[in-house]
Amino acid sequence: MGARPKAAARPASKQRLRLWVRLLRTARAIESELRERLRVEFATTLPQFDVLAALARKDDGMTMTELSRFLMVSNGNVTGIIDRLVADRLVLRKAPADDRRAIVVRLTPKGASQFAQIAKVHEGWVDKLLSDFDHAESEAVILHLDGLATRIRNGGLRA
Amino acid sequence: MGARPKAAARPASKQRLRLWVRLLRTARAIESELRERLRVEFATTLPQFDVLAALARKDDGMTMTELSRFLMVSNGNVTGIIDRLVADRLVLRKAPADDRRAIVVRLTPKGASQFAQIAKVHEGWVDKLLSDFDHAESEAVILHLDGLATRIRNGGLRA
DNA sequence: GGGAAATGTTTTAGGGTTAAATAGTTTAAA
DNA sequence: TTTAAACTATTTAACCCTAAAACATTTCCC
Repeated sequence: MGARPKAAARPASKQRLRLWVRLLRTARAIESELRERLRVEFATTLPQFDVLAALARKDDGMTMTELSRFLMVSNGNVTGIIDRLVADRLVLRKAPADDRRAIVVRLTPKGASQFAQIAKVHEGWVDKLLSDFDHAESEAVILHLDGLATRIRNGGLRA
Repeated sequence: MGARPKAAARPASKQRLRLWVRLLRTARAIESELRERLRVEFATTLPQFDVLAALARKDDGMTMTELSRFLMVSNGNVTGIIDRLVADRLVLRKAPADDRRAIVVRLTPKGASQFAQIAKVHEGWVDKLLSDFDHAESEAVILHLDGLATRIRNGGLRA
């Protein structure tokens, strides 16, 4: 009989759809802003920057498969990104001694210094873009999101 | 002298970078899960589904520019997506009488029924994927994120 | 009329996926 | 031990999505 329910006016499922739309739109807005700045100020791309960032933490380099897993993109995709970075002399491919199937990718000195330079500016951009969030608010959202990505990645298709 | 600061151990800027990484990884995990399911179960793509969703709310159709603005993708991009949808007979292009520059795109009956079918299942997927969030938690994150995308989109490059 | 703005397509370049092809490594059976 | 099968690593090919820039056409408005 009640014309429309008052509390929980929105069913949880609709509310989650709203949440997903917000999440996606926010992430896309930030991402596209960062892409634009990387392009204009450093003539580079977000995926290429992500690869440099991954490699910067591993002095011994990473194999293609390690990179692909860490960045959560397909192996075929990494090949193309590395091709372009190699052409720009920012990374190099090296065959490891112990496994002739694999290829190890490492930063060149040029790649390392270029990454350091961009990373500093990049952190500043993110800081400004998310300046709405103080420490506590960041923590709150992080807690809410934490684990969700992982849970989805290894369970997505089940249940 | 203090070996490491205790409260606010993480500066706000590092915390925001963490927040951004969480946001991006979560959105990507969900998105890739949805893409995969759309591909496997309906042989379609997320951008094409987004176009159908946009058109489903406008019986009179939308112009290419309206679509491009609403979906926040480039105009050149919309051309290709519509080309494929037209090839599948899900939408059709129609020249409006009053403006010979413009093209109006509308759902075909086939497109409308296919959208309705996918939309229902899609909502269920999102509901499951975000089942960690009850109504209150959804609301909390939505409030935190709300307006951020908009604020970034019209102000990103300033200040 | 004529310049400026708007609409849509094409082009160019990069990013992303899956599936198939190659090549090397490991396992285990014969 | 030899040999086949199974598994792992990478690349390639086909397809789609994405943005930016150049272009043609049309409309707007002075």
